[in-house]
Amino acid sequence: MTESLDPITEAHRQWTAHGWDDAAEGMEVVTSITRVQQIFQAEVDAALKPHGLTFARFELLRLLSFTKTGALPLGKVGARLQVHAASVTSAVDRLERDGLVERQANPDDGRSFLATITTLGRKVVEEATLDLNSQVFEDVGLSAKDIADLRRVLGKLR
Amino acid sequence: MTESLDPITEAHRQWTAHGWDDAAEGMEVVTSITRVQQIFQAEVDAALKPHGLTFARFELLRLLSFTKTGALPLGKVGARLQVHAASVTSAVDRLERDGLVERQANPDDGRSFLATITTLGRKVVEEATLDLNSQVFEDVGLSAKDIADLRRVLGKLR
DNA sequence: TCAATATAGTTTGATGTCCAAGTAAATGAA
DNA sequence: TTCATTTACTTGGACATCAAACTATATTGA
Repeated sequence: MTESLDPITEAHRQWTAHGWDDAAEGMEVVTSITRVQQIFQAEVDAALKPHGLTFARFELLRLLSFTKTGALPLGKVGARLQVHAASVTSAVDRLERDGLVERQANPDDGRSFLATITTLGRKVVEEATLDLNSQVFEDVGLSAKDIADLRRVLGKLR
Repeated sequence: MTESLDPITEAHRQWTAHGWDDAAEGMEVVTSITRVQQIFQAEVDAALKPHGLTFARFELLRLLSFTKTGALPLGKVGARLQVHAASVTSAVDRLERDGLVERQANPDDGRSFLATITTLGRKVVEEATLDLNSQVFEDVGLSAKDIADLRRVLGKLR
């Protein structure tokens, strides 16, 4: 018995047992968030898979679909989604391959490209959003108070 | 002016504007956790980089160093760290290449290998832990109450 | 005992992330 | 105007994750 009930509780115990008391709570915070993120990631990916999307590509499509013209310079996309330019290049490559997005020259800047969502892209992202909402977002298993607390605390971290 | 103050707040606004009210909070929870995880991941990676480790490899070494014998079957490692067998294979390959871990036949099961931490591996993980503690874990920027709330809420999610 | 099934790891392929280096175009100072 | 610098994006390399197929070894049931 007592065989590591919960890996994270166990890690906390180890940290204090080694005298790293000042870091034990921070370690637990970081590890817990990492685990929860992994769980959500898996759920989200499962909901998006039938639509041929990953969360990275979904976020990009979702972002474009919310803009007035359905287009944004790749640099803006990276800034909004907080990912590196190389990741945007990669995501747009695949979305373009699947016909969900097109690259267009940016009339305002010769170095830049606009990622433009296609009609098919709009259709796919709408359908994917419905599934994502019903399968993941509509019930994350938290009370209103939990969500309020989480919003407050996570807000301090970003 | 009104130009997306915070991407997550903005996303929440978009969700309700599209009538997905029931999913807006869940979406915000998932997105917030993803962002915070990205931030921590970057800090953790930065602290570990001078030691030639990634978080995945650090966790594996840390796990082995906490065991009695410094060894665990690869399958156990995957179960503890909640990662796929292929990820364990990959991590152990690199750790072995760097001399931090060794694969040994499992005397109890001919199909299995034990990952055993080396003397160098122990040295590296101890040093890395000190840096990780001082640079990331010792100050995550949350009050005791914040941490308590976070622990409570995240506990419900995993 | 033997065939069917399950388990432990590895391999391969697709995706994604970051970093560093490279290319092309825009900007800015002299 | 001109040349150095900055910016926007792409490329290639290293790493990590998941899924599916494959090998070898255990286990089980008839």
